[in-house]
Amino acid sequence: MSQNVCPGNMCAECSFRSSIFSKLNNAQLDELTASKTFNFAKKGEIIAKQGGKIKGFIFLRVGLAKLTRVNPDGREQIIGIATPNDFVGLLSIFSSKNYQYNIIAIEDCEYCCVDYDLVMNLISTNGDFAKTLLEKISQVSDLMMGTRLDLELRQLRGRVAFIICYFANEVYKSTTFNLPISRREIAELIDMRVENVVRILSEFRRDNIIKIEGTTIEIVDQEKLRWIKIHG
Amino acid sequence: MSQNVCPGNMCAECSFRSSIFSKLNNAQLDELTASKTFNFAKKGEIIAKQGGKIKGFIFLRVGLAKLTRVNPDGREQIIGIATPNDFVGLLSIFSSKNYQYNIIAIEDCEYCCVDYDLVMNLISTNGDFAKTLLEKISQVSDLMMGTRLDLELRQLRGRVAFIICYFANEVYKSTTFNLPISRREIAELIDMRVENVVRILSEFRRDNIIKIEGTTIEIVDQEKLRWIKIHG
DNA sequence: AATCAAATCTGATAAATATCAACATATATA
DNA sequence: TATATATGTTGATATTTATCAGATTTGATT
Repeated sequence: MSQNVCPGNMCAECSFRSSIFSKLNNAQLDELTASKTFNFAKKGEIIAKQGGKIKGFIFLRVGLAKLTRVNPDGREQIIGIATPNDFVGLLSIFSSKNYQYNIIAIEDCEYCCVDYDLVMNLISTNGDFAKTLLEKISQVSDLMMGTRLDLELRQLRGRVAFIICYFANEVYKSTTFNLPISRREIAELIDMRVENVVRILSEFRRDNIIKIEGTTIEIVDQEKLRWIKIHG
Repeated sequence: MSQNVCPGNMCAECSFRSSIFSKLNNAQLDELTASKTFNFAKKGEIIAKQGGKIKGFIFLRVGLAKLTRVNPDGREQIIGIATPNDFVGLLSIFSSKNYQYNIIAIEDCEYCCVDYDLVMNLISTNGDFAKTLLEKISQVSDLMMGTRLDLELRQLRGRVAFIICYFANEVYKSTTFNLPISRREIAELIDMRVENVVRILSEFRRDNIIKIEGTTIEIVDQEKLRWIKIHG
């Protein structure tokens, strides 16, 4: 599903304007408006495919997407979750002609795709834009690396607590939220087995740390959850 | 230990010229030559400190350095090894005023330090330079992330095999080499306990996969080691 | 409504890893 | 040289995690 018009249609008024495109002049913004496409992806739909040719820069406007890869053994691994206003696929876009990861919608998504050559041209001709882009890339990859490093030395309970806090604090900014991914996907995201994800979630519920109602999760004991996240 | 002269003294003739600084013109190269400092760090010496103010861009010319961080629990973690011609500290330099990691020499090192403002200025004024830098950053962080992801889903034997292969193939390009880091550091690098590192190395020796003589390691059975690296 | 497939869940057990203790060996320091 | 201190090593044991098996629930499709 894809179409060429975005609400407002002007990149100058887009929320990305203030972050990544703040250093473009009016002419450059017009170029951007003319070249970009505005797209939809339903939950489960693939936005970009690992190994596929990079066509452009993908900016997520609405919804959530997961970044995944199939590792050499054929096991699927989720690298991270992209949230609105994220510049998705940042990590590999300058080092390869092909996507290193899959980008898959886990909620209905709206995203923009900006032509690759146009951005490259902007980098060459607008140094301040290049600088902003460098900062943003650095931020995103730094954050991702930090998250992976944090996760690596936690054990299972700590990892599950971490991911619950992540969705509550970073994504939904609420102690009650709809878990957008399955138990299997949680397992793939924090490197554990489905059975153990289930087990530990049940454990948290039994200990009155969280409530689970269908896909809804409510954090009841924030203190205890944070403690487990750090020490568990 | 630090001094201002580098062998040849001209950045135009430096090995980094061909990678990162290939797009600078002569005037810009002269600026670079004038502003950079050339430094030594003995084994064990700290080149940059986590939390410390970023003064410049660090380029490793000779030797090996480890990138480490102290995680919130106070446990030391090694993120990666920097090899000659690496642009060290890439990940955080554009997203923070402070180093996110320690950079510590694990062999005697020679490195250049290029003034932060100078590089920032070059980015603004030379789009092609900015593009090259983006590519390099993307490459390095992509590689690092890939390595961490690979490591995460291996178990201990596979991780130890991985790190031996890494030093043999990527760093020393020889099946015999002096292990530059201690057992403890290996443990910190691949997220395991010292005892298990020792145990598995002994196991590999007992199974005639490697020979260990002091700090020297020789890979005897490359086939078997690679198998363990992938399937172990 | 009936049926199938996938996801969720629980318990029992096996395998992997961490911890603890003890000692040997090297390396630095007084 | 003697002494302390970190590193390396091995075995026994406890803890954590994965695996296997089976049951229940959920959701989609006919």
